[in-house]
This record gives sequence, C-alpha cells and structure tokens, in this order.
Amino acid sequence: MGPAVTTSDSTTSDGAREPRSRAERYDPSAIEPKWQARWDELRLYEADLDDESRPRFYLLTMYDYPSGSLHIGHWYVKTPTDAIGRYHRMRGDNVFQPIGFDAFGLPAENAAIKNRINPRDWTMANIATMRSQLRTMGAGWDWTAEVVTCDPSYYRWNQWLFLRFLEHGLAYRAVSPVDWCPNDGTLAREQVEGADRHCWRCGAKVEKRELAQWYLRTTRYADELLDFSGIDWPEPIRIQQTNWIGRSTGAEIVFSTAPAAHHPGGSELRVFTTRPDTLYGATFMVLAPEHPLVAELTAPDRTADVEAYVKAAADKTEIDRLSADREKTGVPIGADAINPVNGARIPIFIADYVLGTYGTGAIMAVPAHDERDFAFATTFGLPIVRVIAPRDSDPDEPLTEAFVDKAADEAPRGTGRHDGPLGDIELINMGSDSAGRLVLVNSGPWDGKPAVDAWHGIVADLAERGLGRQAVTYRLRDWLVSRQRYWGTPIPVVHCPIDGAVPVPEEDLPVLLPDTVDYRGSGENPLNRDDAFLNVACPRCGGPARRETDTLDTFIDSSWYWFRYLSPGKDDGPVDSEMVHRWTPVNQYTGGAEHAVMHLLYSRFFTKAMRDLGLVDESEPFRRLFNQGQILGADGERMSKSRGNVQDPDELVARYGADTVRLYLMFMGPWDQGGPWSPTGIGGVARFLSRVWTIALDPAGREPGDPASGELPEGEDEAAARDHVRAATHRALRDVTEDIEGFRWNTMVAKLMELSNTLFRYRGTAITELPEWDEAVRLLLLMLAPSAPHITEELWSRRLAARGEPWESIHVQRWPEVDERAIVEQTREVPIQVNGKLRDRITVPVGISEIELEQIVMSRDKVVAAIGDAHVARVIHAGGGRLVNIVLRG
RNA sequence: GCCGAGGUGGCGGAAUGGCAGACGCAGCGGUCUUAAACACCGCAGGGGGCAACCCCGUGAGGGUUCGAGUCCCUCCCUCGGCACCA
Repeated sequence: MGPAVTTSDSTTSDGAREPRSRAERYDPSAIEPKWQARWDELRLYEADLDDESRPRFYLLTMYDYPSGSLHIGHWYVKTPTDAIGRYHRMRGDNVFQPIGFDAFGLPAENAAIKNRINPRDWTMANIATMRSQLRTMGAGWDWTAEVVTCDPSYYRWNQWLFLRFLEHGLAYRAVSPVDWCPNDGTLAREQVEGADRHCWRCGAKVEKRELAQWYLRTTRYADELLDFSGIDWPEPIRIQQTNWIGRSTGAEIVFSTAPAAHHPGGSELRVFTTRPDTLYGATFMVLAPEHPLVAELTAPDRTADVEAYVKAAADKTEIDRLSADREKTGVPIGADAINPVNGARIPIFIADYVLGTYGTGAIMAVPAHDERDFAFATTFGLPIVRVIAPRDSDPDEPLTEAFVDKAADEAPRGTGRHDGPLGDIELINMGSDSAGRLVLVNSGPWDGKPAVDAWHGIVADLAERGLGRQAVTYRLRDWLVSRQRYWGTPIPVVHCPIDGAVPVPEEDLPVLLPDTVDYRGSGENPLNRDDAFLNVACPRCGGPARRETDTLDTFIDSSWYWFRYLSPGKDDGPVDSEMVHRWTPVNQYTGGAEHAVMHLLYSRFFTKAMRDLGLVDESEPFRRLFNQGQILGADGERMSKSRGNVQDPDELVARYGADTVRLYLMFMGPWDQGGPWSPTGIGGVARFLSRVWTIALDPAGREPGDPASGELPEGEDEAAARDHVRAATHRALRDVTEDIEGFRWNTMVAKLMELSNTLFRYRGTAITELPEWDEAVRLLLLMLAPSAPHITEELWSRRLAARGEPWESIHVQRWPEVDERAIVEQTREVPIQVNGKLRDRITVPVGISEIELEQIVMSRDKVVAAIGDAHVARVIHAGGGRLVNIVLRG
C-alpha cells in the first residue's frame, strides 16, 4: 500500500488506537469504481452528435495498436487528452471523444507465427484486455462510437475507397524492390537485422526482390500538402512535413549517350538539376545503381565491376547511402554522355549517393559547385571546372572545396513553400544574389552573365531545342501500400490472365480475410497458399483468375478512421458526409510526435483525396494538433516487452488510485517532452490529493505537528486573511485556466498544489467558517475536476449532501469565472539592479511614479554602497516598473 | 548523414529579454507518538564568512543588449523521424 493513501488504521482502527483525526481518509479504491459505474449508467460521455444547441468539440486522440496491454505511455497521452475533453464540457461544449483500435498489423502476425494462434484471436483478446484497462482511467470516452479496424465492417470501406482511388487514377501498380528472405518472404525493416542484413527469424541473407505492388499517388497532392493555411499545427511539424515533401524547382535536362564500341549512342539520359546555370561545369554524370539504363550502357569489360557494385548498393540502406561525409564510392560504366550545350563527352558513373527514387535517378555532376560531386571528383581524379565566380575574381584559381553560395542556407524555410537543400544537389538561393554578384565563367556565350539570368536563359535555350525544361521535383514519393501479409485489408483486385488486374465489383465487397490461416512457421504470406481464397472467377470475363494476395498498409486504416467514428455502423458508405461536414475538421488531435510525417501526412492526403471524390467537403483532417512526448522506460529506452522496461499502469492504480496516476503523469514535466519513466515523486501527488480531501472534509481539524496550527499566519488579521484566501483562489483560477488552454499541465498541477498549501495553513481557524473559504474549496474542486475526476466527484457529492442539495455531477458544472477584483494588489516588490546585478529589493505602492521610485531607490543603503563613487550613467525602468537597473559609467 | 526537438540543483522540472531554481521528489532538522510508520512544521544551488554580506552558477566557446537560461553564430551530447513497427 502506498503512503498516505490507504492505511489499515483508516478502516480497522477502534478504541484501542486513536487515529490522529476522526475524519475518514482518502481511499481511491473505495470511490473510483463506484463513480466509473455511475458515469456509465448516466451515459455521461455519450455525445449527442445531433445536438445543435452547444458548440461542437471533436476531441481525437490517436487510437492504439492492441499490442497486449496498456503501458504507462498510453496513459501519458490519454489523461491530459481526457482533461481537455472534461474542461471543454465544463465550458459548455458538446464534446465528442471517441476511441478505437488500430487492429491490423505486423505484431499480430509475429505472435501468430510464433505461437500458432490466429491473429484475429490474439488481437481481439488484446483489445478486450485494453478496454478493461482503459476503464480504470475514468476517462470520458464515448464507447458507442468505437471503431476496430480489423472488423470487416471497417475494412470493407478501405477496399471501397481503394477502388474509388483506382477509378480516379490515384492508385496504380508498379514494380519495386522489397527486402526478401527465401524462407520468410517479404521482410519489414525491423525484421532485417545486423550489418550483414539477415532475416530475424531464420537468419538467411536478405535479398532484394522486384515485385509488382500497389501505390497511391500522394505526389499528386504534393503542392497542396505544402499549404498549411487554416490549420493550427506546431511549427516543427509543419517544417518536418515541408522538408519531407521537399519541393525543388530546377530543370530536367536531356543528355544523350555517346556512340561506343558496344553501343550505338543517341539514347536519352535525363537528369534533374536545381542548377542548370552550372551546366557547362558538368564533368561527369552519375546514375543511380538501379537506373534502368545501367545494364544496357555498361561496356562489356566493365560488366563485372558494375554488377558487383549494383549488388552491393542494394544491400545498403538509404540512410547509409545519403550520409554526406561517407567516403564516396562508385564505378565507371565505360560509356560517355554528351552535354547538350557544348557537345562535351563526359564519363558516366554509377554511385550509390544518387538514388533511383529521387528526380530522374541521374545527375549531371558539377564538382566545382556541389560538395558531394566535389568529393567524388577528388576521389576519382576527375576534372573540376569552375563555372560560377564572384565578378572580377580569377575564374581559374583552383578550388579547395565546392563553391556554394552560403546564402542558400539562410533561405527561409518551413512555414511555406521553399526550395531547400536536396538529397544530392545544394541549391543556390537565386533570390539571394539579386545583385548579380555571381557571374558565369568557362561557360561559352554565358561568360560574364549573372548566374540568375543564366539559370533561366540556359533552360529557355534547351527548351527551344527540345532538350530541357523547367521542372519541379519532390522528395516525397508515391505511397507504397502493398504488403505481402495476411493480417491486413485484402486489396480488392483479381488478376485475370485475359483481363489483367480487374477491380472487384463494389457489390462483392468486402473481400473477406479467410478465418483460418496456416502460417506453417514461416513469415511468408499464407494467402499465397490458400486455394479457397486465391481461386476466383474473373469479374470481367468469368474465366479462372487469381485474387490479389497483397493487403493494404495499416496506415490506410488510420488515414480516415476519425470520419468513421461519426457513423461507425453505416453500411451504405464509408462516411456520413453530412455528419463529417458538421463535425470535422477535428478540433483537437493529440498523439505522438513520431507520427510527424507519415500518419499525419497520409491523413491530410486522404482527406484531400476523399474531398475530390466528393465524400467530404473538408480539405484538412485536424484543425489543431498537439504532439506529446514519449515516455521511455526507466533505462531511457523505448518501452518494450523484450527490454523488460514496461511500466504497468494497473499496478500504480491499485496502489495509488487512478486520479493520482493521472495527476502525476501531468505533473512530471511538459507534455510535449516525455522522458524516462520514474515513479519517484508520485508520493508527492498522492499527498496533494490527501490534502485536498482533508481541506474539503475536515477544515476544522488541527495538525498536532504544527505548533501554529489553528492560528492565523503571523501579522495577518481576519480581514487580511479573507483577502489573502480570495486572492489566492482567483489567482489560481486565472493561472490554471491559462495553463489548461495551453496544455501546460505540470504548472497547472503546481498552481493547484500552491493553492492547497495556502488553504491548508488556514485549517482550524475561523476563516474556514467564512464564504471566502467555501468559495475556495468549491473552485479548487472545479479546477481539479478535469484532471482528477473521481476524487472531485466524491467530494462534490458530499458537499452537496452536506447542504441538502440534490446531486449533480461535478463534470456537468460550469467552469468558474475569475473575479479580477480579488486579484488586485496594493503593493509590489521591485528588484533593483546595479549594472545588471541584483543588489536590493523594495516594496512600493502599485501606482508609484518613476520619479518617486527612483528617489527611494537612490536612498537605499545597499544601492548607495553598490554605486560607490562611480557615476550613474542612466537608470532604466524596465517592463513598466517591474525592475530598476542603475547603469554606471566607467 | 539529413530533418525536427532538447540540454537549468542530488532528481523531475519553473522562469512574456528583467529577482534563476516556482511546484514536487530525495535529503537534513523539528513536532506528534512509549517507539516507529504516517501526517504536519521548517531548512536547503555551489563556495566563502560568526554575521551583514560577497563570489561563482542554466552543455562548451564567442556575440548582441543597460540586462541573456531566454536572441544570434560555432561546437559537443541526448531523444524522435528517415518511407514495410505503429
């Protein structure tokens, strides 16, 4: 049992041992389940979505993956979120606070393979556990709106949406590589282990395999996704999304291949560059190892080297490949390209720092003006030709590093569209050189022309010859949604030998996952072996065909689930458009910052795509977003069962009660920060709630440990004490309200502690008989109600009972109003600095003039001493008289 | 490596460019108790001094300012993300 919370003597004490106070002690286990049951009975948290009489407030928190049981991290997001909902209810809003489960995903399959249990059984059992755990939190979830994504009534609409996307050209199929294990099939990133990249299950060497897979065309919305107007999202998230999308303006330039013994030449090689003005400085070309023309262009005597390099590149992660300070590697393929502006023959290399997924998968290398190209050229002894130089400098002075305009780094970023540093080319911010400081050199007809003019001029010339055009490229790629797995939404397509990929007709949805599944101890998709699932008649020609066995990425599920909460049972469409129009965008979304780019960008994409399909009118899913931090294990690592660092909330609830756990999580630190879990300090919060209990139920009691107990604080008469109590109460109300609005829970709790400490000092005095005290207790309970719903409900009900008033839940009371008059002060303390160092403090009347204040300041002994014989240069009255600083000369 | 966030007492943290360390935890002293636990009251950044008081102090180094934890530059460290974990 925890300190101060439940002790045996509160329940068993009798005449043998006199407890300190006859008042009942705070025992959360006796009150929390009682109120949870009562709230359910009253359906206190079931929103009436048709209620037009109050402002709507859609409060959404990221739904959870049912991984087994809740850990303290789940509570860390949910308790403040619940406090937001409760606060808004008290503000008079119609709050909709739904919850659900993100039920498809890899862990269920891993468990299934390992333990030979059906993923559905595993998942549903976990959901049952987590539901019951969630109840102990006493949160205001509306369970009538629950969504579970592995239910056919949900995933059928994933399929339906996929078919609409297909119709509108937003879904397509293309070949792309996956990590592949010969025994276990496609592997997720987390299933590839070690530097040698082996399969986590069988240890086999992981290969790349090319598979035809389904994509969603997120890039169609790239520009619109850069526009954050109308939503109130944290700047860091907007910056991360903007950089993730990575819009770059540049040019596509067509080089051609030079004739060689093994190749007739004349093939087009397109490159994307943000620096067409440096075209004359291209001294070699680099293709990504996976570029489609590599095999064709490679000279016979280079084949062995090139193939070995391509194979090695496939083994590396993109993160490795893009590391800028890594030693540059690459191999020549024994072919040349021809520069369209000057006919120069330049050698073609492949190198892994060029990615097949960005731009055209090929770059023109300009070592004089790009750091990576410079490093590569230096390693391989390739020529470096300077083509940009400050006006009147020597153009042929050798470079010791790439000459890149540093002003590019100062380009504004993040809040809107921008062109920033790219994966492979550093962009000069053309706007930064509007003065024409930089000119072209070694560039034929362009010598002496400002780089800014050449940038556009060279592109225009190329365009005229059909050899180039201005182009925009994004770092953002289309969304690969195919997963070679069982436990997901089956992609509703049939492959027919005659008709190709045929969509499943809408009336045949849902394509159900087979109930029985046999993994045979392998990770390979069991749908591939399930004849009953596989064999199907072609919807178009009726001939024998084969079902698509890929399932959809679970991020599809989470890309529209908040729409579904509004009509979870709807069976003639995915969403109730009218309801969606009324209730979205979501007013407040809360969840982890680890979703900054993927889930939060996919959700925005889906909303825009669904708008264009005519399903919803909104363009953005979430009006306001907050990303809380992550609670790590006590060891500072992410909580996971395998590390054994998971903190179970049930244990804490059993010991301290849900209210204490909720409040402690809020008190730990700033909500967006998170940090390692440590239970040290939870006792302080428990003590705080015990004090609140005592203040509310036993105000007349005295503390034998405090000799001054029952007396007013020294120097305070009754009138002063009344003012003091009232001022403390209303100041707390003002600050707590602001802190809740700003989600500053830790300081909110601190201010409630401060108020309770103040009130505690008046226990046993006559003050507790007065209206000021009564108001203080009332406001303290109301302020605490959103965060600690059970204890406040209990104390509220006893308060009403004591007055003979009928019971009404504290959670339907109105949030109180601050009385500004109570807070006004007569005097204030002014710190006095000499040369910025604190030397004295004085207390002065609030309305004092600067002249009067200065007179008092200058007469103070400490000030006089600090000034000595120095000369006062000036006196600064800062912040409207908040501080005085005396500046000395010499 | 790139993008984003952060670094303040023994610990969690507080501080619209204006008194660094609110509020807690741990610690120390005390009250209550036969005693202990609980509870309560008080002390408490580091160094020096009997004291008044003085000096130092917000990852490191520079800068802007009357004044910097806060703004700017360089660097170091930690955390999140990097497209098949969710």
